[in-house]
Amino acid sequence: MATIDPSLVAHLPLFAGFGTEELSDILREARSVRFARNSPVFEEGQDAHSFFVLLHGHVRATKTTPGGEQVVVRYVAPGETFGVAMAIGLPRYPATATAVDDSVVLAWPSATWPRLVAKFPALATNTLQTIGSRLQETHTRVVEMSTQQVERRVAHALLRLAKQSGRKVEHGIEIDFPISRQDIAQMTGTTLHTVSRILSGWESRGLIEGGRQRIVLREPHKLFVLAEATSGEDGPLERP
Amino acid sequence: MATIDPSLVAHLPLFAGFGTEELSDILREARSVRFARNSPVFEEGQDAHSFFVLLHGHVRATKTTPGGEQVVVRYVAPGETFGVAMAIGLPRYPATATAVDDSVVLAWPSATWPRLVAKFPALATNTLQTIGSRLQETHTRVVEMSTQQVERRVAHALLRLAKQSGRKVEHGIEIDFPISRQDIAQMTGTTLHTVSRILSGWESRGLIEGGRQRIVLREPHKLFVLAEATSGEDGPLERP
DNA sequence: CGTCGTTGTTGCGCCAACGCAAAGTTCCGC
DNA sequence: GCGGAACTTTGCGTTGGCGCAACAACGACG
Repeated sequence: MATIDPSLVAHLPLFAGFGTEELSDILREARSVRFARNSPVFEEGQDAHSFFVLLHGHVRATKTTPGGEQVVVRYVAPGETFGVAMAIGLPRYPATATAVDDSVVLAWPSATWPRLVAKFPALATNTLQTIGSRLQETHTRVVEMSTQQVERRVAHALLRLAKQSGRKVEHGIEIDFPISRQDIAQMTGTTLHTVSRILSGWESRGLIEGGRQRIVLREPHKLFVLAEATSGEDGPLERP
Repeated sequence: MATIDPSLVAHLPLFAGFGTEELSDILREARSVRFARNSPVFEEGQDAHSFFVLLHGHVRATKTTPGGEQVVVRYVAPGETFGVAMAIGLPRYPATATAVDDSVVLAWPSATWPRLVAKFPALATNTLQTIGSRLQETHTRVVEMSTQQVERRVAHALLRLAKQSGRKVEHGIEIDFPISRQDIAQMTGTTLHTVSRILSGWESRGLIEGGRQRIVLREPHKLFVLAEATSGEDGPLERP
């Protein structure tokens, strides 16, 4: 088991304020593991054996309802932590994590967490900040789902994905991992049919460019306007 | 300014694992403040001068959209912390907190947080657990809003309120603070009209008993069945 | 290079829930 | 105890988006 180079992770929020010495200490407990595209990292309900930092690739977290419907909780980008159930006192993972692309993660056995926190209290405060911002984001999502209609929610979702995991390409910004209409539906609380209709509409207006599991934002600014449009206001343009 | 008796708060999750000695130390920094019904404790966007523990009463946290619509983020019950923006690294309150009933809170200046955490690291881990469960609850809410229709969401909301803040009365369980149809609409992402229709229906079926800002659950079990009912019995969409 | 599974598109009918409107009820201050 | 404000109920017309269904396009794999 090769030791991980501290410089790889020194800049991550989780390790803010740590020196190389301490980092090595922490990294000594971790293993790096590779997951192939579409393979599960862990499953909802499993006991939370490890917690993770994503080094490379992308991971999707989903929850499944008793009825079997899936909802995408979030997409994990490189540098982010996930699977921290143990840290927040859950014995089991509350969601399923799947690599949506070939991915590399650092994994710590959950059992090491208490010891690490005892030795490095900053880990707790750093994690607190991370979980805190996730709570904010989730609240924002609740507010959106409560007050906005589907088209605006989808616009927001795309813009967020682009911001988090966008890659500049010739004609705009491409979301740099495979993502289906179904995925977007599960992020925004709608159906793949409705998403497909909306994206088709945007494509014909030149706002985006689609493809199989692929989306390029050609006019992010126009999308943004669409996302922020206050419906109560009298808009200068009516839909043709 | 009277000192607060440690025994009042020793059992709270925030102070789990603390001794009387340490508690006194922490409580020395707090003031207790009373808020009259319908008065604001703090407003969204204000800077986060304090963090709070609710001792008595009930507090509602809401977010307001640019368009002016309000969404209820949560109801705070006695013993819970709120306004912990500072702890999660936010300079400003992300939501408005309003006393929905005459309430008494303990308030610590936010500036004391870093010092308290440095001295008592358990505060950070306790808060991490609290914020973690709130994140879980919010995710559950997202899943519900994504997959269930309004009636079931309202049923879930009432059951949750009853569990958190229900008071046993002669004919069932009464939600023990004033709550309007509008509030419930803002919790479930619907309109007060729809909530009113649903509650009227339930009332005529004997499931609940309503009144101005007042709800009694007469048949919690039937409500529960309603909330959990799997309507679309067939195989849902699965990811292969 | 043909076949098959997966993903995306689109037309159509329908209904849950919204929005508006108006009236009824309860509470509070003066 | 009168008047008005806040809350609730209910009817009615409209509609956004769902569900079904059929098809088309793409990619993988033998």
